[in-house]
Amino acid sequence: MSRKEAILLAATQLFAKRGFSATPTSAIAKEAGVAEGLIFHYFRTKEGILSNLLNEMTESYLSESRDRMDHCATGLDAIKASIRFHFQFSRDNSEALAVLIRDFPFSVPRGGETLSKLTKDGADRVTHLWEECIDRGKKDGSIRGVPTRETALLLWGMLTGVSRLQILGPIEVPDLTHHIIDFSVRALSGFTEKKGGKAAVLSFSANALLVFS
Amino acid sequence: MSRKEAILLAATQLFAKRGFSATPTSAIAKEAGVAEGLIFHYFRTKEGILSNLLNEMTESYLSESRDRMDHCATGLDAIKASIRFHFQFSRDNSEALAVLIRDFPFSVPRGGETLSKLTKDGADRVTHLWEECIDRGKKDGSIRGVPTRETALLLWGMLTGVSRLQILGPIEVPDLTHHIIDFSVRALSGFTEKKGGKAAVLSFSANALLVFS
Amino acid sequence: MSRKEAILLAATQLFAKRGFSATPTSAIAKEAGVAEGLIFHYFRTKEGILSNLLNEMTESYLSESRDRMDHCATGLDAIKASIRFHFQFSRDNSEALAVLIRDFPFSVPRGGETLSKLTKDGADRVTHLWEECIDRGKKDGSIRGVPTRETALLLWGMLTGVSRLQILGPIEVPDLTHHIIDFSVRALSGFTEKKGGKAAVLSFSANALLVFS
Amino acid sequence: MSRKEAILLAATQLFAKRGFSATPTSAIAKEAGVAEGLIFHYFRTKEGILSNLLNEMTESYLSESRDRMDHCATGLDAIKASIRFHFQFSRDNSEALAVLIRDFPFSVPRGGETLSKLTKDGADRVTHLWEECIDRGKKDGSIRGVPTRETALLLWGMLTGVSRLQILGPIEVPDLTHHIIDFSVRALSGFTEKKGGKAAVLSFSANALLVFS
DNA sequence: AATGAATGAGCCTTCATTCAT
DNA sequence: TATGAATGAAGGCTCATTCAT
Repeated sequence: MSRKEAILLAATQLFAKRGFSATPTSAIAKEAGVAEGLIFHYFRTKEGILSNLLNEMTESYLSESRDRMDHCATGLDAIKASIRFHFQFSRDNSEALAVLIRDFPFSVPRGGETLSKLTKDGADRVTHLWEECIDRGKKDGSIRGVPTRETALLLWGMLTGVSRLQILGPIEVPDLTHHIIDFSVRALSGFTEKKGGKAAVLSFSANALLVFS
Repeated sequence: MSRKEAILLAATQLFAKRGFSATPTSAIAKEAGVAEGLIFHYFRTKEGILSNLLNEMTESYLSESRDRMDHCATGLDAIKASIRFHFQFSRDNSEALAVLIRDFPFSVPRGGETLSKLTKDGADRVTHLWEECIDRGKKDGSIRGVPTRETALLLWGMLTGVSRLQILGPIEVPDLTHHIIDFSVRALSGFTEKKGGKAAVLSFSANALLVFS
Repeated sequence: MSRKEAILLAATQLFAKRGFSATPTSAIAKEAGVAEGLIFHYFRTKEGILSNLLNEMTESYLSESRDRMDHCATGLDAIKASIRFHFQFSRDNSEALAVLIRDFPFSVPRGGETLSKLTKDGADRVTHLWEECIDRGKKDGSIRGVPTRETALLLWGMLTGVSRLQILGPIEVPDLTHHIIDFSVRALSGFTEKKGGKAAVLSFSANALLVFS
Repeated sequence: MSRKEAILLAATQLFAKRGFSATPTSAIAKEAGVAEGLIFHYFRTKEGILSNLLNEMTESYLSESRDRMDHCATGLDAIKASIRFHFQFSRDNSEALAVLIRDFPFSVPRGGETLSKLTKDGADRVTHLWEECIDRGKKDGSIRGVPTRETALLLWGMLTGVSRLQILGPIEVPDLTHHIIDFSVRALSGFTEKKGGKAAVLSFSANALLVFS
């Protein structure tokens, strides 16, 4: 592992545990086993480390996420796969995601130009991904006629909100992957959904009752 | 307005704008028009201000929220009212909520005993509120058989996640109140739902179609 | 007990325990059960409390000390009585003396005019007292021909040094009263000492020999 | 002179003149001609400087003192040498000793663990040294049958008390070295002392008489 | 590439003292 | 006499960043 990588690794762990602004560069240097000056040789500022981390994470999150979506038959399936992936990523890279969720969008003081642009770009690309899924689902009939952008924002907010609870919150939060999938599928699934699943059946019978009452 | 209130007000605005740790007490004093020392006369530490703010907000959020819930006929209605209230509160007190969302649970370095207890208590009470609604809805038939705690956490995560996006996020987020209500109602509503409402009607027709197709 | 006395009492205890400069006036006020402002009503400054305390203590120490000395038959007896009194005073008023020893002569930052004059006067009067004893002893033959001022300073240094060790030092120091008396008597006693005691006998015979040699 | 040494030197001078707690780190930095931050780079706290100073002084005092003692023929000579050394050290390092005497054992607020351990250790080692001399003198007959520990404490108290008077006191105190040596020798010397000196002669003859009486 | 000494601005907090009531 | 809100200067310490080696 190169010294640069050692620094990034140490920074990830410490940012995740204490947060960006509560982590001194001296702590990063010590944890990485390098001199403090080297940090500023590789990354120009402390924010530079964060930029670098966020960049990597965003790329990896987005590309993997897109990968899963591309292998799905319908838009709704893509949504389901994305949710599943999100929480798997959250488990596999919980430290990295903690950084993302803790300090990604906002907590940076005087958000340097670079960093806030990075933030905005990341947000745009993620919501874009969800919008694609939804539009695709609406076309292929797997998703009902929900407003695209609003729903995308809702989903993204839900996932980050729940992950934030899990990773940083003060209470015990179990794995909610399946519940969130069920919840979302019930909320989104369109008319031609053929997959069945308990949810669809239940809805059906519910309304049948209404008809006859 | 007493000087103490002036300090709290100034702190709210500045914490909301810059975040807790990026706001020097000197800035609070200047904004409030008092000597810096007075801050420590009233609140013993900088964290003391935050504790005080969070306490007030949590109490007001919880009591008002419970108030709305108590005037609802069914559990599902209570959920809807709570969601509606959440976003109204978010609009009315956007600065206060920004503090809550930005720094409430987490970003405080070495969260003093008081503060982390406060955080945990707040979290417990909020989730409890949601659990009550859900259980009530399951009893009165307005909510389907979802797991109580998991769903409560999901809802709370969703609301805070979306609010965080709106208040602190780098992208424009419109008012999602109605979409989130629709979304949640579709995901939660039980069989005997009589209230109608657009969502219910839509569901109805959807299934009617299935029957005849 | 008047409020003024309550303040003095509280100050004595706290100064003794923590030292003058480490004791905030707020602590004194709280301990005394009065408002902080009252301290400055009675004594003009924090140093004023100390002045007052030191004044009282010095007066009481000096007048009592002189009292004992006046009832002694010889100068050496007066020395012995003074030493005995010093350690009795030290036991009876250990807190007061702790203040005296800790902060009396020196530790006052920017020693206000009043305070340093007080200090100097106290020192002059104490050494004067010892000098009187010694001169008296030299006249009545109970004390050998030691240099007056030097011996007075030596004795005073010894007493304060040992008390300092006892009261403030990090190690256990037993009561040294009798050892110090013995030590000093051996060092000081003159030829005509009649009181007996091993030391006196030895000295006496010593001179007999001299006469014959 | 390295910057670290410059800091220590400046601190010694200022602590000696004004005392530890009345000396701001900013003053030390200015006096040493370095940035204030550098102080905390080398010593972690302000107390760290003091620890460092006290450590050095204690070591040098103890080792030199022991050195002198080891070259003495008798226990009493060792005592005399130690006293002589104490006041020579006091003259040569009057500033350093001022720090030691002013703030060594006590005046440090909330004496950090390190510091109070240092204090206790120093005290233990010094008294030990004196005890050794006395025991040695009692064995070789140069010191009479005085209680070891009590006498050691007495001597130590006397030396520090007198030095304190000289260095910090409000009155002029001449060099008392020889008087203290005389004083102590008279108080301590044993019967078989052959070295001559007035005191020794007197004691000697004293015993001769006793034999015959 | 790598080190770590050195900087200096800024922060939270303490505290003696004043003053209106 | 008595209160305690209010002040503001000062202090110890942190930390991102620079720079000579």
